[in-house]
Amino acid sequence: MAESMQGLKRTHRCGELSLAQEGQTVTVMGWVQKNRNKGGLVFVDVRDRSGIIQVVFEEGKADSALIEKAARLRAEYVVAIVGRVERRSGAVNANLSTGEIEIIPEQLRILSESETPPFPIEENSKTKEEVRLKYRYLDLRRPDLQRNLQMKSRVMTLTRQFFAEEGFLEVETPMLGKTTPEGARDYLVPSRIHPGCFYGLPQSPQLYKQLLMCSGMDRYIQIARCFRDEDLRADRQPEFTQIDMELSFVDVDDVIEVNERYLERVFREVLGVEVKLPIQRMTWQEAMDRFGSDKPDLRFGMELTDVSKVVKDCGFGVFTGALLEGGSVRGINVKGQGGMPRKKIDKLTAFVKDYGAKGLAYAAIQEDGSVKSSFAKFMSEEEMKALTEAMQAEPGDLLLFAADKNKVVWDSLGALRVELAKQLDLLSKDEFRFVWITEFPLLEWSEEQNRYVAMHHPFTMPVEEDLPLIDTEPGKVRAKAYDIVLNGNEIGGGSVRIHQNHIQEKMFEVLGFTKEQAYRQFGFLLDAFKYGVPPHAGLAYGLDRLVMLMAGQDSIRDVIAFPKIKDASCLMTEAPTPADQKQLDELGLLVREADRTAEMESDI
RNA sequence: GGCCCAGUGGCUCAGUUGGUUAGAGCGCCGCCCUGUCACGGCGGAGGUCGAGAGUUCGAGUCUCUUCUGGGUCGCCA
Repeated sequence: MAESMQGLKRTHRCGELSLAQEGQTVTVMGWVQKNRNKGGLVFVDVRDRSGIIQVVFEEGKADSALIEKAARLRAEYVVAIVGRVERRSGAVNANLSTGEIEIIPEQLRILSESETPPFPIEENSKTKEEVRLKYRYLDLRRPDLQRNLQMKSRVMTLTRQFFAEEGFLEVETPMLGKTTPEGARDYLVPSRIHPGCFYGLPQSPQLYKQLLMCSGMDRYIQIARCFRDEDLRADRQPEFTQIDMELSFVDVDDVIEVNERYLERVFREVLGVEVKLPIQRMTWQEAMDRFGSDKPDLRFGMELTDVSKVVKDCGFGVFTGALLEGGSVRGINVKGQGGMPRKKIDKLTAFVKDYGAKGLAYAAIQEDGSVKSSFAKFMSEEEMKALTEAMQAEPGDLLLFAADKNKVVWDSLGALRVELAKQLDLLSKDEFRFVWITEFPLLEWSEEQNRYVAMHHPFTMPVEEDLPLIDTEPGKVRAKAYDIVLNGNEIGGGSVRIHQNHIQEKMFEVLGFTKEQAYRQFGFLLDAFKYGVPPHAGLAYGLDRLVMLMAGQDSIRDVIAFPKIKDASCLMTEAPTPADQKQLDELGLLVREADRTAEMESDI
């Protein structure tokens, strides 16, 4: 039966106790981790978010009623213990921070009993995520998730502190905003007062923060919840948190400079990791050419080599064909993997097919210098020699080639490079390699929409010297956009924004917007820009992704208290659920007849 | 929308070419145990093998459908 805590006040968290409290009477409250009953001697481990303390109920030192009560304790009971901290009379437990001490209790209260939990509350749980997420409140008791959320809290606190010291204002922006069809799919919120009208939940506070610059806020920061109704991934949730900022009267270098100091401080104070400044910078073009990715993982090499020139006249039709169609032939050298079995290479071939590649050509350099290759028969010995030399191949190496349009070659080899690094165990979670990727293309051709779309967003400033190209070769115009990449993950991105009307109008023109369309969607911003707009630029981090990497986790769900699963539903609350007819009626919404029938059946 | 992986007591798993009554560890319940800390000892309960259909004398095992969860491509300005 549950007892009251009246008259008791917690003096310490379990893990805060040490020999410093020896002899003191303390009160701790927490969950029973483990009850080890030796018969007349009962050890109870009590856990809270700080750690575990051992309480010893011993005949002679505690009365028999107290020992009997202790013997009744089961896992996850909530207890209050009043007792004296003593140096352990038994062996020290080196695995516990409180391993040198124990509590000799005077009082035990059972504040709450517990059913046997559906899975053990322990670190490194092997329990399926499906079960853990259904009982997320129990899952969150586990030390690893406790540490992750504590780390996230620490990062958020430091973020606010740092940017406040740098003169940033924290300003909130609306969750109920205007829906913007450009970009990610919005979550819509129906309006009761305006039937048939909808708010859009923010994908990011982008337009508001630019307006705040127009308002003279000068430097803005917000830890902002954002929503995107797109499919989920291990590192993508439909609602997530951005560290969002915008600065006036700045250019690229100013944004980068303050953010480098920010990252340095967070990594030093949270992880004790020194980030070497300045952080390396790389243009988008260089990143693609060397790593086949705009978020290269620099913890290992295996860079791409463009061998188009070497193979342009060779006899292998796959190579020359790709070149004739304006593509390229590139390869990676997998050092020391020349002995990779054919089956494994076939798996890699299947792997790159997901990225649009039609195949993977390989050449394994044998120890005697001869070459075992899928395409040797199409090439002369001289051609093969030139190719292996271009790849700087040595005996024992495995060369893998892709030939296709540039995008396909980059995507497949870029992904293959990372996949091989995983397989060969080249990636350490304790190493943190940052890189700024700069000078992204301004525009990207969309096959689907048959027009250019903004790679970043339509307010991104082009590089001035590229402006003359915007009519003739829009694909070649670079943007003043930058991403901050950590170990192959985009943890943040931003740009300098357009603040001159004529450039903004040009941009809309290239994107195929009429003036009317542009005004309908973004009129409030364009209007604001008529009244004196400072040059401004900004950046936003994905907080969850950043903390995920800092905590060495593979899934963003491990740093979010109540995450959604793959289909964007919540296993614990079962959201989303159908709304009552009454709510729908008030909103003037119709529900599909099939759904209504299904709902009625489930009510019965 | 496509592709891949997994689903067997509360948890994690094993289960051979289809063949008697589906096993183990942990947990749980009971008894014992005074220095344990992955406590120990003895005993016990607990499973329509995710669901449905099919093939077969016989299905946890083979086939099809479907559900659930994970990864990924598309998508994510």
